[in-house]
Amino acid sequence: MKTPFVLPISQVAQPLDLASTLACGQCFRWRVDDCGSWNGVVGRDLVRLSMRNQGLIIETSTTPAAELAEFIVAYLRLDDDLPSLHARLGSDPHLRQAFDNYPGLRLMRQEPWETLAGFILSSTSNIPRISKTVELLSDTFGDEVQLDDIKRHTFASAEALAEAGELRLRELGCGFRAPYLTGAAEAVATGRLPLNHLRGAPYNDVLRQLTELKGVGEKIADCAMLFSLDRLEAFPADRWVRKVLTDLYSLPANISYEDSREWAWGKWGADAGYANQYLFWNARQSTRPMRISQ
DNA sequence: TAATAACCTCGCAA
DNA sequence: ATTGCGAGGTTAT
Repeated sequence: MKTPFVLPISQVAQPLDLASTLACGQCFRWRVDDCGSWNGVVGRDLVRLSMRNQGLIIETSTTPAAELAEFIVAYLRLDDDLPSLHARLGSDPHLRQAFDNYPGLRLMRQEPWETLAGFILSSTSNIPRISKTVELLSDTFGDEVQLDDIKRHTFASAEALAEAGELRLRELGCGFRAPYLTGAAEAVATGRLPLNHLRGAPYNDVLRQLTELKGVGEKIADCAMLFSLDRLEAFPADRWVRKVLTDLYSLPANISYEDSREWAWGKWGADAGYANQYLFWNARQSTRPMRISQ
């Protein structure tokens, strides 16, 4: 018998909007059901999250929920002081609007390998397709986990993807990203890229190590750093963010990636990553309303 | 150093 | 239904 764990939000932190947080493009494996509960795979656990009566309900497949709660707090970055952040950056009218639209949107602290792999697959793609491929890789190479009537799979390990090889990953729809993914998998599996030891390392060191991988440029490296490696100053400037920079902040359209990063650091410093995600999601949503995936 | 084409497929719109 | 376009980038030229 699985026992849910209730985490009182008032004791942890501030606003939490699961829908904004889990569907704002920083992760690819969370799904919502008819009741507004979200299920995803975290490590070896199938986890279901829902908000009830000012508390976060945590249900798990394997680890007792009460034991996993501390990890979930870290995973959702509930230790980040969102009201302070909103106060620090809220004088900017564009960020103010994004804060008003998505007050409980939080950056996450995801698993580094899954995050890197997911964003390698994001190159010239779109969120529905990335999600589909990530799920297919998990179903193919991961282990089944079950919570009530929900069955999902753990994410494909670096070892499994390295062994699968480029051809197999092409068969599974990875396209030209297949060799990039196997290359990264091999680097992680052999320990040449010590992904799990990069949290807290200096930005430039991590950037250099990640971009040594084929298929990982500055943007993908920034995503991995921001969403999984605790580098909250990372500023992944994709086409949407760059459009925001030119349309709303009057930066030149042909500004270099490095210059946009320097500009963001000058304006927002260590908060650049949060500013990035709010601007990204606000811009993307205003163009195309959110479709909630099954 | 800066611009341009090529890369695999799939999702989505017409 | 079928077709055609473009997608959260990176690399090679």
